[in-house]
Amino acid sequence: MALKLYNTLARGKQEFLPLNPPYVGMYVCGPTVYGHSHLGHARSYITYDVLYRYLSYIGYKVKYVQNITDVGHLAGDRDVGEDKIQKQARLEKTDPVEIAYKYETSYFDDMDRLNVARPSISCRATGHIMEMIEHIKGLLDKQKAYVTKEGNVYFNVRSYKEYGKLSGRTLEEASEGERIEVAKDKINPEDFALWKAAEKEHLMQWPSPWGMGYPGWHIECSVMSNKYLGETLDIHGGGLENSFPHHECEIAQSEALYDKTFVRYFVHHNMLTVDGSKMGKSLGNFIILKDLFKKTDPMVLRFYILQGHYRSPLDFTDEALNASAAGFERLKNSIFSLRKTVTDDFQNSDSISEEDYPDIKRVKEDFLSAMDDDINTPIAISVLYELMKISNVELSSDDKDMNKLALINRLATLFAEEILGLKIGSVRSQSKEDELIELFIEMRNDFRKNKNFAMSDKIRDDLKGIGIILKDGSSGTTYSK
RNA sequence: GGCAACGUCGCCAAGCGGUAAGGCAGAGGUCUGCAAAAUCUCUAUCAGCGGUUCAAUUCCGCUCGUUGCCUCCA
Repeated sequence: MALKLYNTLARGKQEFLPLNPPYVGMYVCGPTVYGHSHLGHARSYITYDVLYRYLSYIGYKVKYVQNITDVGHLAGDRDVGEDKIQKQARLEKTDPVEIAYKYETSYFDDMDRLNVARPSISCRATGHIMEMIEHIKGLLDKQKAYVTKEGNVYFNVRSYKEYGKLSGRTLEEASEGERIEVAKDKINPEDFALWKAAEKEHLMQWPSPWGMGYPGWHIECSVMSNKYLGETLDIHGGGLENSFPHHECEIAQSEALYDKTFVRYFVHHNMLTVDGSKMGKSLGNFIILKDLFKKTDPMVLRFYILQGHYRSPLDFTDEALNASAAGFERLKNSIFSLRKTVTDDFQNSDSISEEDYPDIKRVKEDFLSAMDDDINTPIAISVLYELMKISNVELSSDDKDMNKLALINRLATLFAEEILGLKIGSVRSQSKEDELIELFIEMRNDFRKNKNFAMSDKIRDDLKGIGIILKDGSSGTTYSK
């Protein structure tokens, strides 16, 4: 059994073999920090978080690098539009650097709530201007780029014969789509900017051998991934919409300089739509995570996202989210009941083996082979439900096998929390409130024993009134808040 | 206009050559003082039309529909 990933470069699934096992270098396109994170960010970073967790689980030492784009880029190479960060700074009447820092903090705050592990290295574009300049100089030395009299530096796409190998586009196709006027100083329309000369009023600009300016919009990923992971990355992840031109240009400018394979496995996740159409500020269906979290548990969102495969388009609707919330609630309750029964004595008994329980063994194999198959989380989750079904049956048995339950508990924790990153919570962290509820349950059960159902129902109804649901099982009363 | 992807039960969503996982919702049974929970059982031939094949949801073609990329975007 081995992990297979869909490699965009190969247009198919391939067994994952890192260059220098057990080390894995993984680079994922990070956010441009000019606004609060939205649903699309959640899908993206949850996807790579699970990949990261799974790679770690199967024994790899993963160095996970993610950039923070804090240089506001123009709309492409074409001198139109405005620097996004600068624009936001103008709107908020503050400094671009302050904007970048504010939204970077906001981003990590949202990711923390989604239980997305921090990358090993988070690097900012503005901290690597020197390296970018060096990279560009290298490309100029190799005649892969040229400087124009306006002070712009462009990559000469025709000098790199493999351009298009990721997206499958030819140069002709790439330029046919041009709908916006091409910058006048390019030799060929498909050439892209490595360095742009800055107007005086442009707030973020740096000195360079070609005058004051700022980096082009692809260069940071090539430069920072090289700095922290070397010339060849095992995995590069990002959104499908970035495969062309962003990733295509990254490959070109990296391979042209180093003459080495830039990326072994290019992983792209699909887009998220809202109510059937692309999420966009102008479309009025733009969902900011901070707003969503006011009414939705971040773990429900995480669960919802993982119920779809990362390479399929995912449509976000309230109805579907609610269905996931109900399903996740049931899963959590099952795990709670399990944890309540499995005592501390059994918690850490590693001697119990799934070899003794064929049904559990099969579930474990199914879960791992789902993950091995291009991180198929929807199937992994369905296997988790199977595991909880086995657990529930065992829990309601008169003659519980505590070893089996402990084993199930261990696997449930491994699958749900460690690999899928779904925080379930602990029954052990009892608050005063929980102790009080337990007290009421004891009182009520005394009433029930004495057939005083008027009182026992009153307790149950009153607790329900404040949102606490009691459930009488064969092994005692449980509750959910 | 060019290039892709997708269309599977009421809803969400896997599978992608050998006659359809799972979740939500729904129906019925068991358990229970009742309720809830849990559990058991039940509910689809895969947009349409052709073709390839012993065999197609799974491959090919066409049609219809939806979405995305080609311009910053996760």
